[in-house]
Order: sequence, then structure tokens, then C-alpha cells
Amino acid sequence: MTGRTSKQQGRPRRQSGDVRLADVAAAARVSAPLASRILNADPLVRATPETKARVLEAAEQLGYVPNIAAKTLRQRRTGLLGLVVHNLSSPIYLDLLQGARTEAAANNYFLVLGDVDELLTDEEAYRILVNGKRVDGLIVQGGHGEFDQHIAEIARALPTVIVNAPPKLTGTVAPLVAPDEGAATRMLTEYLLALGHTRIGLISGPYESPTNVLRTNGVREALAEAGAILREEDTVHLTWSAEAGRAGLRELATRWDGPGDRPTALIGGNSLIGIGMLRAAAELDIAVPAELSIAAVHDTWISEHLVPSLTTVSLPLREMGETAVRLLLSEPPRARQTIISDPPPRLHVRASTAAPG
Amino acid sequence: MTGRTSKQQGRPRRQSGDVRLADVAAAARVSAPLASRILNADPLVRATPETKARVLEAAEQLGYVPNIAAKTLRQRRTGLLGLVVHNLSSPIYLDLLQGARTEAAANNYFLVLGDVDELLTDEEAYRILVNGKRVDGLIVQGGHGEFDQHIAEIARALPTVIVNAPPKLTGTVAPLVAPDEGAATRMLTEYLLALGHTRIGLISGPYESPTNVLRTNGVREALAEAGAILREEDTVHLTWSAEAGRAGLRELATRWDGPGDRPTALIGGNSLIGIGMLRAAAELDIAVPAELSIAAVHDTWISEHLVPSLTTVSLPLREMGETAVRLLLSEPPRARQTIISDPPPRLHVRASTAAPG
DNA sequence: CTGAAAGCGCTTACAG
DNA sequence: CTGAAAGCGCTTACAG
Repeated sequence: MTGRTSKQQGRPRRQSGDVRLADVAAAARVSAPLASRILNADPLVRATPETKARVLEAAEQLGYVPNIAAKTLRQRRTGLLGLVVHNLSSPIYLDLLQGARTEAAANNYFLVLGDVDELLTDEEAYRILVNGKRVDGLIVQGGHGEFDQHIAEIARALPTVIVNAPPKLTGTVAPLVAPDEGAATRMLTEYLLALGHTRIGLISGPYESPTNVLRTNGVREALAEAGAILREEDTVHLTWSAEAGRAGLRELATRWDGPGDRPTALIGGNSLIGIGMLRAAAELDIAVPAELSIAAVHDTWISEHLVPSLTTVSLPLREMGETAVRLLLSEPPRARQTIISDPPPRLHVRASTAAPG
Repeated sequence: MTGRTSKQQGRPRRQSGDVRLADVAAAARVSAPLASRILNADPLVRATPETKARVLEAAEQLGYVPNIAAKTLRQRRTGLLGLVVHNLSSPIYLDLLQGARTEAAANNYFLVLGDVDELLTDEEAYRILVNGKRVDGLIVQGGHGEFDQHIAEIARALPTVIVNAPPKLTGTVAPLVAPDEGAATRMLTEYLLALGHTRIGLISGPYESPTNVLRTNGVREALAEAGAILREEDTVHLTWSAEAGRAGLRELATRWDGPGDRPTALIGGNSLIGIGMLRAAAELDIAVPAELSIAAVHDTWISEHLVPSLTTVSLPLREMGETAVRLLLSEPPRARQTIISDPPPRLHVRASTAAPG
């Protein structure tokens, strides 16, 4: 116990257990820079294998882990990516989050969570995240009017990738990662047409929302190809929620007079809407799929557990998260093109759809 | 353009837009330390209001945002908290995540996301998060055999709070934030008893899991108080998934011979199980709630949109997240007591329960 | 190719 | 109470 170590009796300057690069270097009898280069596998290093082994072993034995703050200060790289979304509670974006997190982890990056509404109200948080060099890049979810106005500003301060783009910003401010929305609803519509449905309706989100425009167009295109149209009267646009899906179908049903005067299949603009539609159908005693087929965009974990289980088309959300991270970590990250995420939408046929009665 | 500034013509040493504390100090004609103290509202500072205003204004005008890496290196405080959970896709823990995120943000902290399984397989990620001083503290979700073995080690390296505790670690290794599991199932059982049910069954997660033990005990206690018991034959223990809830009810149903020989109400160990039970009931043509009442632990967003909507008891997950963060940020954070999160469970009566037929 | 020196941008004992 | 100096722990031009 007699002072061979540098531990001081009074106040220890750092908590025990803290091992610095200098400690590793000393233990391996090399300089700190050389230790740094060996530990970081610098290819220019010509040290003998023995020396390298000595350094690696010393690091291992001392349990050395580099201090990230010091690295960051020196290299201007935090190893952190921010993910700023609207509504974490929505099951829809969990897959995107998972994809982003997995891909980040594969590159030894971690994800920091931000909330759009909070960033809008908490100026301090905004500055820390956007201007404080807290993260190396940001994945932001567009489509929120007030927030969209800030995206250009954010993209100027930090490498940024947009998911779920607002139309004005598309391809002009930062790369956009988006799925092929039109293909998704086209696929759903073609599937229903193939089943024999000829009159197909739609309950979706706000009419002017960019996502709705794309999804509605997909329905229209598929119908047009089959020589049919999307009738105004078979359409309701409210919000993207389950409650809206329920209200939407109730609204549609009030328009139905005779038994033949109604669509035989309905598409829900997203899975929440689809869930609400299923509920309204049950409440209105409309048999699904016997009297009415129901299908929706987005395949979430709940789809197969509903009664009846819900036919859906899944968008490659996980892959979008991965792509967003990959773009952020690639050089140069500021490419301005629009990236449609690759795997095409995929159909999940379940019990809520069938040939028309 | 003639050299009053320190900008060099050749390679700029830092990207434009980067403002350092020194720049603010120079603009305000004070020393950097004084500027630091004023910006951080050090109460010992006696500078004149004019001086203070000058510094604040200079910071504002230059758009100064402190470099977090430098602060962290100096103060040994990252402003980051890690949240390590098992299964982000589960709707159950989203509320916990939200609560933690909100409370963290209120203290100008951000949340970093970790995944238990990934941390177990990726040694590098584990070291970075646990030993790399990447975060100031960790909220870890227990109840995962392999991971539980690491929790003590983690708690030794970093301020740690456990949620969803493994029994061995409870109160011995780090503070535990847990809801009153027993009270939740007791409440559900008492409600069903009050409706007139006398034979109540249970489909829950793995028998030996600590959470299941607590929840099952709650059912037993409430039944005992009413002079009833939880019959072995009315019980199935599989996993915590919707699939297990479905399989569980199917299994129970095979045990029912005569029409009178069955429970009139069933409790699902969590909301996923409850969802699966609802599905199995529909598949088996068991009318809910006419023939069988179904209720479950955890109130998620989907509960009210199911058909029939699901009666649940909600645990204070949001508050647990908040409490966990508050503990981590309070001094000393290493208190070893068990913290039962405060608001008691709350009953949400919906359409899946009724008086026995 | 390696080592000694400098420096990333802050904050905080330490002198005055 | 304020300022000059030191130092947090790294990495990287820069000399040798």
C-alpha cells in the first residue's frame, strides 16, 4: 500500500476505475500517440506485432474504454444521430425507429430521441439538438406544418434526412426517404379488383395532406386502369386516427340508401383508420368481409390479431429507417435527391377481404 | 476584409458559423471565464447589470451555443440518459418511454435508446454505453434472464435505475421503479366479483416470471377475500404475447365439458394476452361478454378500438418513466430502495365485461 | 514511422 | 469578485 500507484490520499482527481489512454501507453511502454494509433488500427503504424500486442493487451487488462467526450471534442464527431418524430405512440413509426436504431448500432452509433412538438415549444432543446453539436445528423419527420418551416433551417445547420416529406421541401432542402405511397394503394386496389369488386371506396386522412394525395392517386390510377372511378360519394377524408376511421365509415353508411347502392370494398388510408373502420362495421352490423371488404395501408403488429384480421399492404418502414441512417453516415450526406425506399409495398391478405357477396 | 478578424485565408480551422465562448467574451470585452460565469448565471458574479447585458447580447447576436463535448469533458456530465429496453415494438412500454423522455427533456436531458438483446450480443456497444461515459445514467428493463446477470455490473459502472425488476436484484443493486402489480390484478378481480362472477380464470405469462407471480397473487388474494379460489384448471401460463393469449384460451376451452363447467370471467396477464383471448373467443364462437367476460392488465391505445372494446386496468407507466429519470437526476441516485410508482392502477371498464349471463 | 507538442472549447481551482 | 492558467482526454499536424 505504499504509493507505487498514482492514487492520491486526499481527493482522488478522478473516480477509481477510470483508465486513460496515457495509462495504457505507460503500461505498454509506448507513447500515447502510438497507443492511440494502434488502438485505432491506423494502417500507417509500423510497430512490431509484439508492440501492438502489448498495447492491445494493456488496454484489455486495464479495461480501457476511450472517453467519448474527449474524442468528440477533438474529432468533431459525436457518434450520435437524432431521430425527431411527431408521435412516438403511433405503432406506425416504431418500425422506422427500429430500422434506424439497428442500422445506427451496426455502425457504433446511438440514437437520440426528439419530439417535434417539444422542439417547437422548447427553444432551449431546439438549440441544443440543432446547434449544440449534440448529434452528427438528424432524421426528421415532416408533414407537420409548423415544423416544416424549420426543416430548411435545420438542414443548414446539420446533416439532415427527411422522412415523410412536406411537398414544398421535397428534394430541395435535404434528401428525402419515402416509400412509394401510390404503389401501396394501387396494389391494394388491384387486389380488390381482382377479387371482383367494382365499386371501391376510400376513407383517408386530410384531403390536402401530401401523403393522402399520393395514396388517393394510387387508388384512382388502379381503378382507371380497370375502367372504374373513385366516386366522390364513396370517399371520406378526416384525420389519420382510428376514431376518424370509425367516424368515416359511419358517415359513409348514412349515404347508403338501397342495399345495392354501396361500395363492396373500402380502403383505409392507414392502419389506424382501418382499425376504426372494423369497429364501425361491427357497431353497424355490417358483416366483414361478407357484405364489405376492408383493407388498409400499413401493416402493424395488431393487424393479424383483430377480428376479423385486417388485410393490409406494408410499406418498407424498417428499410426507410435504415436508409436514412445510411445516408446520414455516408459522404456527402447532403445529396438532394428523393430516395424512394427500395423494397416495394407488400400485400398481406387476411380475413377482412373476400370476393363480393 | 483586412485581417481584423482571426479568420485565416488558407484552411479555415473551423467551419463558419461556429462561435466559441472566446468570441462572445471578446465581443463583450470581458474575459472568457467571466463570460462563462455570466452565461451560466453564476450567483457569485458581481458584474454590473450593463456588463451582464453586454455578454448576453453578444451571445445572442453571435448565435452562441456552447460546445457540448467541451462541457462534457470538463464537467463529466453528458446531458444524456440511456434507456435500455427489451422490445421497443411492444405498445406496453411506449408510455414508459414517453414519460422518461418528457421528464428528461424538462431537465434539458436527452434520451439515448438501447436494446437489451443488442447489448448482449454487441460487446462494443455494451462497453461504449456502460463504460464509455456516453450517458450519465441508465434506465434498464429487467426480467430478461441473461441480461439480469449484467445489471449489477452495470449499476457498479453507472448510476442505474431498474424497471420491471428481476427478483434477485430487487432493492439490492439499484433503485427499482415498479408499479403495484398485485393491486392491478386485485382491482380487476374485485371488479369482476362485484359484477357477480364467482369463477374467474387467468391466462398469463411464464409461471415463474416475477411479474406473473405478483399478478397471480393479486388475483388469488382478491378471490380469497371473497371466499373463492383460483382453480388450477382455470389457469394457463405461456408467454406474454397475443399469440399466447389466443393459444391459452383455446387450451382452456378444451377443458370445458358441460355448459356450466367453466369460468364466466377470464383475466389476461397483459394487454397482448387479452387481445389474443378476444380473438380466440371470436374463433371459438364464445360470446364476449355474454358467455365470457374478458379483462386484462395494461391499458394501451388499442384497447378501446377492439371489438368488443377491452376492459383493462392501467399501470402508471408514464409516471414510472418520469420517476426513473427523476431518481437518476437526483443526488444521490444510488438509493437502494424499491420505489412503487405512485398513482395506483386505474380501472377502464369497457364492453368486454358484464355480469355473468 | 514515432514522439513531443499543440489544441479541440469549455470550466474551475488558484492567485490577485 | 475577476482574470490568467491549467487541465479534462483525446488525436493529429509537425518535427525528427
